[in-house]
Amino acid sequence: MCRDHGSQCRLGRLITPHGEVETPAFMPVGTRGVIKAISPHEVRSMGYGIVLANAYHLYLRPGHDLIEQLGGLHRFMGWDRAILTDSGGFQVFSLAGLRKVSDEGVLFQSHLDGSRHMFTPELSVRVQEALGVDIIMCLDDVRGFPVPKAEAEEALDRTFLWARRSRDAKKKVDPALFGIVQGSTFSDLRRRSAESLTSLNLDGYAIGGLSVGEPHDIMVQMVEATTPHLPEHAPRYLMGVGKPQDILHAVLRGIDLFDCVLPTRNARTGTLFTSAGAFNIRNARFRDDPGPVDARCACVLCREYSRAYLRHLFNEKEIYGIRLAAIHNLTFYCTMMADIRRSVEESNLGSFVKDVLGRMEEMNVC
RNA sequence: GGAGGGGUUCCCGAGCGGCCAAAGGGGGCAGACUGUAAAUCUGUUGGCUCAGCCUUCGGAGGUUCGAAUCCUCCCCCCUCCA
Repeated sequence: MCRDHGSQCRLGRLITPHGEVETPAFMPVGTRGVIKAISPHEVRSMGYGIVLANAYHLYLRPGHDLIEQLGGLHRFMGWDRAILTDSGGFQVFSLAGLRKVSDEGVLFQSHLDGSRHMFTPELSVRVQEALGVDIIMCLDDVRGFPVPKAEAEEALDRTFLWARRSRDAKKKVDPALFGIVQGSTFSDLRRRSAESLTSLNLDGYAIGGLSVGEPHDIMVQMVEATTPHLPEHAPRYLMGVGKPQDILHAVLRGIDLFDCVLPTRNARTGTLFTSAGAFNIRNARFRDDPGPVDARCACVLCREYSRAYLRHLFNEKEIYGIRLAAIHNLTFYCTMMADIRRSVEESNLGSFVKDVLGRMEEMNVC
């Protein structure tokens, strides 16, 4: 554990059956067993040691039994490093129109064919064990923003009960099991959730139910309200976060793990993350720009192609543009995490963050 | 040479006397995206001193209170016949 003065940031090492991961770390999102448009080899080359996949989506298609039969998710998707799967809890939020939540579990109506599926904490654990992943997430009850306190409380209590059931349902020894703190935007609920969850003595703790529409400052406040109540020696994972700025602020407050669709999804819609802030490569001002997307970046896009060329690929809807943008954004995130770790080690994360945020705002392209 | 059909805002294409600065696509321009129902979605797209005015539906005239829409002549394009 390495602490920087004036912050709670820390360094760590996540040890999994499929390798070790230095933290703070970012996990690319591969919901359906693929980081969209990118090969596992490319993801590995960038420096990533862990990715995220989704239990609910893989359960629906192609089915966890099939994947198990074919040797597990690692072999199936050709990725030999660590995998963390989300439980399906996020789909309680993202597919809110297609589910009913009860204490028993979540009754989903499939967005693919309309069929009904009762997703219980036990089923979610079973699916994730069948997939053979390294880190299993407990099923949780995720609400949007804003939400009445009573509803937030109900979701929190249910999430706790589900975490206990998940722990009891877990059969395999190897994979780690992470619980999820809920409580929406209420500090007292966050604390209560963290304290009760901790009593279950799980392998790691996640903060969920954030970045669902609340203001950035509130998200940061909720992280602050939670981390002091989590055990020092267990990994802390801020789910679904976030923008580079969000991650920097969260690291300062003691978060070890992140995942987010932004680098890959925004790559597909033309937004590039750079050391000078984010911008959309489709903008006309890049029409004749001969420079690299980010002069500080060492990825193939920044080494070999101009902004004008990438813009051309996007305008023509050429698939290679999406691939290059995704490779770049993921490289940017991975590099940023490595820079963060080095700064913590050198005990100057505070000034590093200030520096990075200043550079991004100064260029005024965020 | 004869008979038909057609020329609409950047492009294609609806409109066929007032509710038309003109549907719908495309393209352009911009925005959103946070544990992925997303290579998606949204807005905007003649000008201005912008609740109003000006210019615009091949060109020039005309009819009408009023024309992209009706009439006359001209120019251009397409199909068929010779």
